Order: sequence, then structure tokens, then C-alpha cells
Amino acid sequence: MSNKTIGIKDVALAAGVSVTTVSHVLNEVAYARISPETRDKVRTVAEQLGYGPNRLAQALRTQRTGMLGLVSEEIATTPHAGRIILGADEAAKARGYNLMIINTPGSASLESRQADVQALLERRVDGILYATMYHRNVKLPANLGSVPSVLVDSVATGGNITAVIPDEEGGARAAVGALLDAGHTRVGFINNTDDVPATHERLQAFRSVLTEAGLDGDAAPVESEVSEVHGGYEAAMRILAGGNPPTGLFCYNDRMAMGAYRAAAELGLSIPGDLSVVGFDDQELIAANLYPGLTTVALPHYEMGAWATEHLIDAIEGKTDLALMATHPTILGCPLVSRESIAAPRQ
Amino acid sequence: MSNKTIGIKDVALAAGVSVTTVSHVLNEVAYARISPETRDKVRTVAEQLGYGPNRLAQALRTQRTGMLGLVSEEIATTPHAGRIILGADEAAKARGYNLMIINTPGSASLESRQADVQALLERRVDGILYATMYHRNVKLPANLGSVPSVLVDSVATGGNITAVIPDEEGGARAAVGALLDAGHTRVGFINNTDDVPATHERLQAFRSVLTEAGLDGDAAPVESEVSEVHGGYEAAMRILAGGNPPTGLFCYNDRMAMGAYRAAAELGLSIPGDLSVVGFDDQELIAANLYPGLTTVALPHYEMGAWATEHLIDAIEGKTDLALMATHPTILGCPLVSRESIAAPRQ
DNA sequence: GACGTGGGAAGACAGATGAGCAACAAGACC
DNA sequence: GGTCTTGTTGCTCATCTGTCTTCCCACGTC
Repeated sequence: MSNKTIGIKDVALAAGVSVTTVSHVLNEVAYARISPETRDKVRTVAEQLGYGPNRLAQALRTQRTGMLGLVSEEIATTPHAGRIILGADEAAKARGYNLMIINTPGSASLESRQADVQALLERRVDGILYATMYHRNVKLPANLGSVPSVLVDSVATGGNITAVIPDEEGGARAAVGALLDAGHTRVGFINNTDDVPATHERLQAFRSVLTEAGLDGDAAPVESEVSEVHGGYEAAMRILAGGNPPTGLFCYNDRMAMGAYRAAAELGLSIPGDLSVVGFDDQELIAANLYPGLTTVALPHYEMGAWATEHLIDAIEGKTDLALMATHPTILGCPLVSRESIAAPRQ
Repeated sequence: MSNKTIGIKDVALAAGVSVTTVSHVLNEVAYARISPETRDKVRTVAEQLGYGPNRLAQALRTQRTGMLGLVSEEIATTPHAGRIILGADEAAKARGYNLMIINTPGSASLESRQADVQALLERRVDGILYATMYHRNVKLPANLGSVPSVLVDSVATGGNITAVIPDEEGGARAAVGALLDAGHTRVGFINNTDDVPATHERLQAFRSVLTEAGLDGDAAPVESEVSEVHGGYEAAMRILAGGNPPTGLFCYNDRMAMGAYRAAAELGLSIPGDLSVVGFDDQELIAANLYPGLTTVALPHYEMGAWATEHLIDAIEGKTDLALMATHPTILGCPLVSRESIAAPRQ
């Protein structure tokens, strides 16, 4: 608790060499000519003393901190941010980097976000990951560009900055496809009312898949509500109340699917016997815990975090030019997670 | 993108003074004697140039980084970690600190955790927050002690290190009390099978509250299962199947309560008409989205993160002596969150 | 001459790095 | 055989990173 931390000079003293030599040995500097005996000696002494480099001093001199900044919206609201952080942290750790995390409210002003980025820049992070809580277009703080950066789960309005986003269309196609594969021919979609990319792309995919399967995609029933449980309940009630209701239901997200479950229960429809349901998001807490387990589409949050970190580090280390990837966002797959909410339609 | 970052010497040059003066002005050094005109000049120039201090160099010189390390278990698995991070981040930001986060798997070895702490120490964090994903006893890495540290949501085995934990007993009392207040006299408890403090303390509180209310606490039905939805379902089935079943059910957590909901539905019991249910954890995704909304007890994750950070910073700044608080963990309240799952018993 | 005012020079923080130096060996030359 | 050149090995010195901080100095005033 009291002993001062030992530095390179303590090691040098104890090993009877200069600090230069210690530095050379410990960093395995290529051009350094040092005898094997001396190397051994230095390493042994360093080990004994429990020497660890002061990364601050190191960073000051080398202009490399080995820190990545992660500005994340609403860390707490959804478990999604946690997955992004986890993916980023593991990828970073694997390459010797660490993460500085700053939370920013989804409602924060541009100036406030700029201040967050500024804080990271003053700490001389080598790069910045900018993560949003759901896929959408964002306006970025201007100072973000002063260091390599990657956007996670969103695309910059008008900007060309490297970004990773989920494959909304592919995920929706997989979800609807799963219903068709089970034999359903009357399929409905419970959509969200927000004007975000997912809303449009999933609807588009829904209709396309049906049409491609020889069904009338344009005529398939679609009801929109707020993307919460009660919205899902109401939309499902409407969609299931009509004559000749669908036997398969694609829901915008797992929360809405949860509402659909309740609607089905109230209407005396059993899942998956009378109604097959597929969700989106794979929110474990919901999807795995509903009864029966909800088949859904997973958003690649972990993967996006890892991908962004990998490529950010590549750029920092000069192995990649982010500018080359900035023209189009990289799209990561949304795999179907099968549970028990899909079965063949009755009869 | 290309312009080198401007430093204190650039400001000095542009303002026509020495770097010493700039430093004095910008840091508002008390004993420095500098004319108001010079001060203005320096500040203006600094502003114009967009000067921001290099925190690395600053830290190297002052031996203060303004960074706190946060070692967190399983950031992704539960939203709880997110709340702790959020509480810590906001408290830290309010006092000019930033957070370095390292995730550690719940299953990580002690050496691996020690390496995580070591990484933080090499970066010279001013203090460390060590957070676990649920309240329990942990064995800490030995090197944690070399810097001020606070444990979040757990207590060190044998160690005396400052810690914050939730008030399991008080929360459980509030939960059971809510059922009694509604008029229930036959109350059951669905418990968890893990050997963690919460299991014992909640059971203890359950029996005590009943006894104190003049009921037979020792005879009240208790069923234990794994703390998942299906465990809750099975325990509820057993507890509700007997003759003269309870009209009020206290569940170990929200997931088990979710299972109890299903059991009730299958038994034809309506909630809260036939059965009142109260959970624990306030996992928004579940508690708020069940139908009817689940009355539950919130764990103070945000508050624990904030409390730990506040006191850690106080210790770093010499305003508190952590050792004084280390003998007993600090206990933070678990407030009852009322929704719609409790009503007066029938008849 | 003592004192106050405004400001600057010179380390120090901990480590990285290019240039340089001593010691010795092998050839080359007379 | 002795001296000089050249090269190699093994290691060290001085300087740099950007900022803070402890003296210290110049100038003017009473």
C-alpha cells in the first residue's frame, strides 16, 4: 500500500545496467545488441521486482495510448449496448488495447456529445467507437474526425465514416422464410411506427419474400403500433380478429411478439398450434423466457462491436485504410434463432 | 485530420508569454501573480486555438490520471451491469473523472482477474471499482489493494474492503409487506436454490414479516427451484396445487414470477384477482411488460454504482478514509415498485 | 535596502530512441 | 612484428514526449 511503484530505473539499478538497456530488452527492440546473459539478467530482475511499465509515460513518448474510446448511447436502457461493449472489449483486449467508456443520453445535445468526444481526445485515445442504441442515422460531433473512428449500429447522415450495421433485410427474410418453410401461406406482419431504417426494410423484405414465394405480398396484412408490448398486443388483436386470419405472424421485435402472445391467449389461439410467431432482436430475457420459447432473429451486437474494434485497430496500426470502407456501411448478418414458436399450420 | 494537436507551448508562443505563465493561468494556480490583462490574453488565445491539455502528460506530472478502473463481471448477461456502469459513469463525469472498463467472465480465474487489475494499474487509474453481477462473496485479486478500491454488489470473503450491497432483507420485507397490506393472510414464497446471501436473507425476512404480523411464518409454504422462468413455473405449480393455496405469492426474482404467471394462467387463476404476485429485481423488460404489470422490488444498481464512485473519488481526493467504512458493507435500499399484480384477496 | 510585482528558466514525471563510444578482433600495410 | 584501418559487439548518453512546479530574477517603489 505504501511502497512506491517501481520503475524502469529501479530495474536498471538492480540489474546493474542502464535504463536504456532495460528498455531495449523489455521491448525487444530489434536493432538493440545486447548479450543473452544481460537479457536474462534484466528479465529476471524485472520479474522479481514485479515491474510493470507506466503506460502513461510510454504513451506520452510513443504517441500511442493503446486506449480506444467508446461513446455509447444509453448503456443502461437495453442489454444491446452491453453486447456491443462486450464485443468491443474482447476484441480490444485480444490486441492489447483497453476501452474508455463514456455514456451519452440518447437525448444529449450535439455539444454535449462533442464534449464527450473531447474528453476522449484529451486522453489521447488512439481511436473512437461511436455506438448508438439502435440502427438509425445520426449526426456526429465534428471533432470525431480528428482520430480514426467507426460507427456502430448506425450510419452518419451525409457523412462518410466507416460504419457497421445489421442486415435488417436479411434478418427479416430469414424470419418470414421460417414461417413459409413451416408451410404457412397466410402470414401477417406487426410493424413499428418509428421512422427508422428497420421499419421500412423489414416491411419491404416481408412483402418481397411472400411475393417471391408466389403469394400476394402486397395484400398480406400489416398492422403498425408503437414497438412495445401493448402495441404488439393491439396490432395482433386487429390482425387476428378479421376473418380468415393469418396462421403465421412476423413481429417487429420481441416485445411486440410478447404482446402478440397475450393477444393469442385471449383469443384462445395456442402457440404454435394455432398461430406461429417469430420475433426480432433476440432479447434473451424475453425470447427465451416466453412460453413457448420465441423463435426470433438475433441482432449482431456483439459482432458489430468486435468488427468495429478490429477494424479500428487495423486502421490505427496502418493495416487498413478506413476511408476505403467509408463509402458503404458494412452489413453483418442477423441469424435466425429457433425456439418453439413455429410449427406447421393446422389442417 | 493532419494538423498536429496544439499544446501549451503553442499557446505560449501565440500569446507571447512563457509556458509557465500559460500553465499558471489555465490552472488558476493560487500563488501565481499574473496581471489580469495577461490572463485574458492567455485565455483568449487558448480558446481560439482550441487548446485542450494533454491529460497524459498532465497525469504523468501530477500523478493523477482522473481515471477510474471498473472491472465488471459479465457486462452483457444482465442489464444490471449496465445500470452499475451508468451510475458510475454519471457520478464520475460529474466530478471530472472517466471510466476505463474491463469485462471479466464470471468464470474467470483469479489470475485472469489479477491481470485485468494489473492492466488498470499500469494505466495508473486513481481507483478501482470492482463489480459483480449479483450479490455474493468474492475472492479478490491481491493487487487490488494497491490503489483505493470499492466493491459493488458483493462482499469480499474475509477481506475488509469498502463495499456496497443491496438491502436484501429490507426489500423482501417491503415485498411481503405489500401483500399483507393488501389483506392477504395466506402467502407463499418461491425461492431460489443457489447458496447466495439473497436466498437466505429473503427467506428469513419472509418468515419474520409474517410472524410479526401475527401469522405463522414458519408454516408458510416455501418452494425452491432454480431461479429461472421454468423453475418459477414448477415451484408455483407445487405451491398452488395444494388445498387452501396461498392468495399471495412472493417470488425470488422477476423471472420466477414470470413462471408463476404461467402457472396461474394454466390453473385458471387470474392475477391479481385470484392471486397476487410480487417479484424482485425490477428487470424492466420483464416486470413492466408482463400482463398485468408485475409489482416488484428494485435492486439499486444505479445507486450502488454511483455511491461506490462518489466514495471512491472522495477517498482518492483525501476527503474520506475508505478503511473506516471497510468493516461493514454499506447497504442501499431496495424500493418497492408498484404495478398491477397485487390486489386484495377475494371475498 | 527591503519589499512587492510580474514573469521565466529549469528540473521532474517515466520511459523510448537515435547517436555514439569503448573494447576487442581481424585484416591490411609497411 | 608492429601499426593502422575497419568492423563488430555491447552498452550508454543525451534528448524527447507535454505539463506542472519550485525556485529565481528583473524591475520598480517606498
